[in-house]
Amino acid sequence: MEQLLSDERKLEVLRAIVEDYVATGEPVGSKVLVERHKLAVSSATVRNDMAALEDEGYISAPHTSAGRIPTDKGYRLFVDRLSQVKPLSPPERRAIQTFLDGAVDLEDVMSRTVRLLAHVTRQVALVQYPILNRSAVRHVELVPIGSTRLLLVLITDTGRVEQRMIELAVGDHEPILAELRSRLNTLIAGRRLSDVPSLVESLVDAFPPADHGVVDTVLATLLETVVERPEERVVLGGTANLTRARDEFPLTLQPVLEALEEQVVLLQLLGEAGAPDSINVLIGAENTVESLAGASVVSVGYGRGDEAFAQIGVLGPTRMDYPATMGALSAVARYVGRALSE
Amino acid sequence: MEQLLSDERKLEVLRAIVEDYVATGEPVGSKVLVERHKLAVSSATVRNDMAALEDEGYISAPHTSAGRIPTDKGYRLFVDRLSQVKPLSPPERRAIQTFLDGAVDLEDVMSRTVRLLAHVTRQVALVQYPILNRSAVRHVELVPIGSTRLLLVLITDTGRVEQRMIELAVGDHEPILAELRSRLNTLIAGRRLSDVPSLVESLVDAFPPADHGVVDTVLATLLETVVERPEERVVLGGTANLTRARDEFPLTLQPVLEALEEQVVLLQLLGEAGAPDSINVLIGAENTVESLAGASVVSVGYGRGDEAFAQIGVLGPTRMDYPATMGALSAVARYVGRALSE
DNA sequence: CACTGGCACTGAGGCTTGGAGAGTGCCAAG
DNA sequence: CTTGGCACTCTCCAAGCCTCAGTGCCAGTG
Repeated sequence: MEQLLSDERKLEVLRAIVEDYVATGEPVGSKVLVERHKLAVSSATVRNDMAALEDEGYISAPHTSAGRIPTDKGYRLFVDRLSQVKPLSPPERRAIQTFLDGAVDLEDVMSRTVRLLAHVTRQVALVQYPILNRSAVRHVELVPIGSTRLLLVLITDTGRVEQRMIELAVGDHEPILAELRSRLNTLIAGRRLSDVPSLVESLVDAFPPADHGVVDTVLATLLETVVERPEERVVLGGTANLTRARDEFPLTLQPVLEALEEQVVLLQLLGEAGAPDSINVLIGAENTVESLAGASVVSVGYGRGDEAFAQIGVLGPTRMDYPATMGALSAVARYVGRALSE
Repeated sequence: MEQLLSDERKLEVLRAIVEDYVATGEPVGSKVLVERHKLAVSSATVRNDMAALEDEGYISAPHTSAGRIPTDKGYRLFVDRLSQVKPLSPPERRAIQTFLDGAVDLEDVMSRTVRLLAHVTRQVALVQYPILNRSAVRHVELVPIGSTRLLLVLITDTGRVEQRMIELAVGDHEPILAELRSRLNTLIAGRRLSDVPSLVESLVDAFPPADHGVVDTVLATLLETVVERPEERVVLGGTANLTRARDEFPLTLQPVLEALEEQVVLLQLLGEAGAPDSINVLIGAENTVESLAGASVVSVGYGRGDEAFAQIGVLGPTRMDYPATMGALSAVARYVGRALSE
């Protein structure tokens, strides 16, 4: 296992290095460290500590005779043990609140959130739509389109509206549909989507055998495309913020932009939705996306009460103000959760 | 007015300069021009022509002893008079076709199109959802949510599904809703959204005065948020392609990325939807977005027959292969239009 | 009169060189 | 264990120099 740093002062030095480096972007040397953080020791002592920290892998020097910069491991220790989440100021909170209150529907909430996050964190923002499997059904609607087509519309309690086109083999099923619609709604309205499969299992038996074809097709579509393979969506914003920290991303932000265009990657970065308010931090190479090794992702769940709807997060250079980002993120998450619970 | 270039050869030189510069990215000099384009004259003669072209504003030299590069005006002349749209190869067409055929709904078509466009043009792709005002109503649905809320769902013939939440002052309106739904549908199904206002004008009179409140609210929402101020959407993709041509965008692509995050800007860039197949090119400063003065936008309408649903386009550096881009774009537009007409 | 070869001129970009400055590692002393 | 001191090592400019592509101009030619 990892040997813990025995010396209290060395931790203090590490914290100072991280804070200074995040603030200035310059490798930080022993001298300025002593001055800026009024450490009660001389620079030579700090140098010794720094040498030790380097041996243990928490910091590294870009080259001889430059200051030190934190390694991923150094940031990790900083985030885990040396920092406190920095809360937003009341005016900031109020701004968030009023901005989100203006939203008219889910899509609007999501797009406002992503702009908001990008703005307050000055980083790339990721916002995931409420996960279908965790939402409850509010209403199912079957809309006939032409004679052999049907639009299945599913509305969840989090405001998501999903639609699928269904092709039917036979036409003229108006009456069955009305019956199916009403039965389906009494059966699953208010229930979680993940419970739907077992709930509708025996529904087909309530219909005369002649109608089983239609009923089966509809149910199959419902289960397959909405419950089993639901399409989870992540919206992205603030990519312009990547350019601000160009030096961070080794020369090319092309791979970064490419990675961010893949929904799969975004979902992977946000991770499994955990409990609201439990903040998740992936530092540098800790995320599994190769081209994003120089980036960190901070994410947190949002939802109602203890129940997480999904995740929001931001992506930025490893050299990031973690305490501030974490504070902003969890504040936004709280308001989004509230906005969607109404 | 602009004096036309009298000399045929000068036009030939301009075309050669544009083609070479687009291909290599280097300012092109008189010598390589003669070699690569087997002009039947000497480099000195070409130099004279180039001097004339420079006087007339079609080309310019970055500095004294460099070759020439086309100006916006030069590109304009090239696009208008010196180039021919370069059609895609049959395999490419087939690839597009099969890729789009796999789409399951409108959203899928749009997102596939944007990826496709970004890929074949190797540029930033813009794809606009079918404009509501030009679409026809397929179905309107009113879904009660709780006792005083209502979800209005509108489905168009182009596959768009729009929803709005409606708050009602009073509860218990199930019967009115059924009546309203059915009347609304017989009235406007199959009609263009732009005709809806006049069609529903007197609908309220068909209801007893006691119900006017509810009916008015619903109709007002329908008109206001879907017909009068419809939310036009543009999806964006391939921003990673911006980095490939970093030198093109004067130092910072930050303002470019910022501009591209604004829906309003995107709509402005795509312009008014014209007839399908009439290609629109904005070169450099011709587009009205200041921070995109170094970029060109090529756009074209897609639709069914003569009727344009909306626009698709690409954005790239002014130094762009216009003939190829135009070819790819109009091919994609044709297939998208077809895919949505089914 | 349009074209051509020749030539002097110009500015960008690459290369080298030479400090200046920052920061370290190590050591001997407190 | 801490500290001041000092030699050492690198990076980062800035200046100077050279090369070279490409021009503009001019006088000559069919």
